[in-house]
Amino acid sequence: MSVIRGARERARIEVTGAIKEEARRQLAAEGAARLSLRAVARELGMVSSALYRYFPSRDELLTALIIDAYDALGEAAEAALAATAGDRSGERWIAVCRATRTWALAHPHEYALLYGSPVPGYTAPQDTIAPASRVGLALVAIARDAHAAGELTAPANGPLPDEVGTDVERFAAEWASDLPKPTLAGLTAAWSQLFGLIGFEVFGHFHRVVEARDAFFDHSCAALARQVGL
Amino acid sequence: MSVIRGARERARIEVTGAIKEEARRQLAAEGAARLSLRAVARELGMVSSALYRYFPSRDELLTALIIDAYDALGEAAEAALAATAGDRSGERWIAVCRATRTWALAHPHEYALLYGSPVPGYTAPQDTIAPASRVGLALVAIARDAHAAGELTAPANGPLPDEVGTDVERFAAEWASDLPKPTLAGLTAAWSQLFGLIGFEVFGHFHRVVEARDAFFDHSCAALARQVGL
DNA sequence: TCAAAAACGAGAGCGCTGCTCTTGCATCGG
DNA sequence: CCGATGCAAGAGCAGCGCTCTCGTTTTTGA
Repeated sequence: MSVIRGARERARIEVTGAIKEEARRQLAAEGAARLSLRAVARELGMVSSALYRYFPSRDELLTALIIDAYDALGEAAEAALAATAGDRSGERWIAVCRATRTWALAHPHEYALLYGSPVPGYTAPQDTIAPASRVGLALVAIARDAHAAGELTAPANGPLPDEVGTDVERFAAEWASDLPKPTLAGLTAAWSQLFGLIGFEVFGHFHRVVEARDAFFDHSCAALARQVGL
Repeated sequence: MSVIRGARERARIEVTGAIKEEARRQLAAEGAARLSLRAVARELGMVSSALYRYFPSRDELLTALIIDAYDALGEAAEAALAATAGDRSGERWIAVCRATRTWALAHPHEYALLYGSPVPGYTAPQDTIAPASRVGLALVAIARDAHAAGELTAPANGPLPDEVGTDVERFAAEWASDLPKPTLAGLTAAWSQLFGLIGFEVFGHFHRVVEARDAFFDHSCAALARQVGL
């Protein structure tokens, strides 16, 4: 499957990579809305119709970029997770949150592609759901390690509604059966709330509201960790 | 200033309204990316160039829609605030959060325009910042009332970093000088986190993760309220 | 009151977009 | 070696935002 059969296939891989690379350049520079197939082709010295041999449509090219971006972000989060193995779980939480935020601030247009408005005619294909889960699973991993070390305190929220318990059980069966249900519910909420914090900063909603962004983010993430029970 | 001088000015107001109305229809149906000046003009039975007499560019038309959307969302939040005057602050918090979420779910494309990826060449003009603050100020109002009633407990977070305190003081001087600084910091975080919860739901990130959306949202909002000290 | 000024709708047109189809050439497999 | 396949190029279609001009209508001010 992954054996390169000949010069043709090798060339195909190379061109596909060059297209993605140039597209990523334009995405980072101008944003998804200004990403143009014709401009990519122009920059690569080919004619626009030739590009359709490699990507059947602009949306498919965008999807490829989305997957790559999810992977890059997931990589950053998992690197922070691995780098803090053994640390206190509160520190690890902050580290993963910080890594996520740092990546988002460094790649705002890619971040917008992942967590901003969905592309109009676009529904997430199967290939994106695994890469999209990596940040969340890194957060879950922290909680699992903390739980194993007995550092996990139960969230002080009210009783968990039954329907939420059902959702959480399905998740637990697939990923983290050892975590208490209220913790998993808190994790899910904290996961989305983390991206609320980051999204507001990247998209400019903190303009003239929060200026000490680093300190505010750390302080708010600490609150999230406490909400989860870390 | 707001006196209608003659038939021409009256017609202008009418046409401007019709354009916004049709544009809002297309925005709600297809999303901002598919909103086309030419299609709006076509639907209104005029030629596309005529539309430029009313809006100097597509971005200006979008900006007008953004302001209207912020106002509609703010109205919904403030209505929930007013409807729960006198209730316990936790109830009021949930009510405002629910109203915000309900509006977002009912107007996903408008919501995406407000809190999704910013439009490429777009920087929020002065006219949008007041309407954009209405939901946040509704949340602040709940905390102020709770504080006045002595129902507010101090957030159990760590000590507030000095830089965050400075931000918060600026905010307090302008809007809510009576609230304790840690509460204001918590409010700001909860404000963004609320839109993290809502955004994940509207943009489909809870697909196959959270199915009991209503219950999960209420439960998570209760946690937010506790984080603020309500 | 009447002419100058301003506002307006229609139309043509520019350069751009995503995408399709056809044509001719290079490469690959039997 | 030859038919099948892969590929780049070009022309072309429909749509887009936006500009400019032109004739008409309304408003304005001396």
